[in-house]
Amino acid sequence: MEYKDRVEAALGKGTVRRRSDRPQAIISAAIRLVGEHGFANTRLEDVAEAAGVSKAAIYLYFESKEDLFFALVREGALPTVADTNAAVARHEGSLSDLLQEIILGIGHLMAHTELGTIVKIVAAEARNFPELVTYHRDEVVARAMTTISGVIEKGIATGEFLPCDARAQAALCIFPVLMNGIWMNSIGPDPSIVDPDALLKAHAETFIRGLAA
Amino acid sequence: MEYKDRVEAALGKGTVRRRSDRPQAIISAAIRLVGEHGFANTRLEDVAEAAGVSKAAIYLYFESKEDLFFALVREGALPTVADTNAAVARHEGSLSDLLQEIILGIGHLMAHTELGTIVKIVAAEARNFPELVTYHRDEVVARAMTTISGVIEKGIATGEFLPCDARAQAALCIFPVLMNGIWMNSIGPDPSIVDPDALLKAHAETFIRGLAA
DNA sequence: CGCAGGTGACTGACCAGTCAGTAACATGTA
DNA sequence: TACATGTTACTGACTGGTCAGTCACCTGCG
Repeated sequence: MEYKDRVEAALGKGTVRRRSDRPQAIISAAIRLVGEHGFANTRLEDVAEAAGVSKAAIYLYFESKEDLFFALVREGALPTVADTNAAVARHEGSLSDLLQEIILGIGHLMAHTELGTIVKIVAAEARNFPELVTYHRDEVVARAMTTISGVIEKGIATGEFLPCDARAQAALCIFPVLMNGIWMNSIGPDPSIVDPDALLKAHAETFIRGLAA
Repeated sequence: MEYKDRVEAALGKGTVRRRSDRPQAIISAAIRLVGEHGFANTRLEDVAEAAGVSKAAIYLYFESKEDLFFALVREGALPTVADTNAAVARHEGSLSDLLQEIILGIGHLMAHTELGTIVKIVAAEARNFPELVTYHRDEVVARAMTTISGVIEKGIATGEFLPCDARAQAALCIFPVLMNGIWMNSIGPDPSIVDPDALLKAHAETFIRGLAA
């Protein structure tokens, strides 16, 4: 298939020049393919085809395969952290409700959007890219942990929750959510084993009951 | 370094020919390296060197790189499932104690032995090897889920636990344990974020309290 | 000697990254 | 309006390095 035909197939009839949306199209294709096959096993030629460009075009926007990889990991998780912080800041009502909202909200993103793919990618490739670990530990994990353990500590202070190690509980709050996302992106949906949404609901209930005073 | 020297470095002074323990040495080396770098990024030459043999020797015991891969995944998880079933069968005492024993026992293996590496490998490579998913779903996950949900159902029957969806709770029981193992094998130990053993202890407590009648 | 249990050197396929070339559009010039 | 000249966005063909898998030969033990 010729270039123009490919572009039309990917974007519909029209102009051929569309610089601005290219990087995002490439990143989206890369998230999907790297999520499926891993970094080493993903061919830049396939990313290019999925994004409707040639392999060489990727090098117009990214310095190298690794550069593209860092870009997709960076862009993939930050919005969620920011959104969660915002939701916590504007929340009114009981802290149990807030925790439930966090679990179900992030849980849904993990199970059904690119976010779960990102988490799986980070886990799978961490050892190959140490900078990735540093970045994620500081920019994503530490922030998320601070936000959630803050909610739990506040609940302990108000007497809504039993006294406990808030940091450990924050980890226990998100670990099943993360695992659910990894599961969906690896083993795939299989309700006969675990139904992801039912599991999230059960987790929210059990976890909050375990915490409640 | 010559062959004999390499072998001595890997195994200490002594005999050079030891057919019987070769496959296990190769598998152990492969688990470590594949766990660190992923399947595609692990060179058979490096596996060979770590096992103290030449690359060609691997082909005396395994048909292909993929064959070795399946062998390591198969050998890696089955003993744990069998051990857990045995522990459940011979257990006397409260079901809460049994659940705690399961969480801490499997949790320790996940965080500190090859088992965690295997789980990480399966999650990372699942999409590349569909047979792997089928195998693990049927031979490992389904059995483990049956065992644990059996314990929970028994607890509901005796009145020790509240009525609930036993299968979902079984998943919630092991998900944090699995995630802890993946974490240790990806991000690595970092007590400032999560101390793996403290987390397991907290999980056992909270989870059982959430379940208790 | 015979042969099980190796080895080291080799090969073919694969793929990241490069580069000379081109189609589509913009701008100036008369 | 008509056409030259420049620019942007992109391509197809190529190259060099890497690695799974093969093969002809080696070596110590019974």
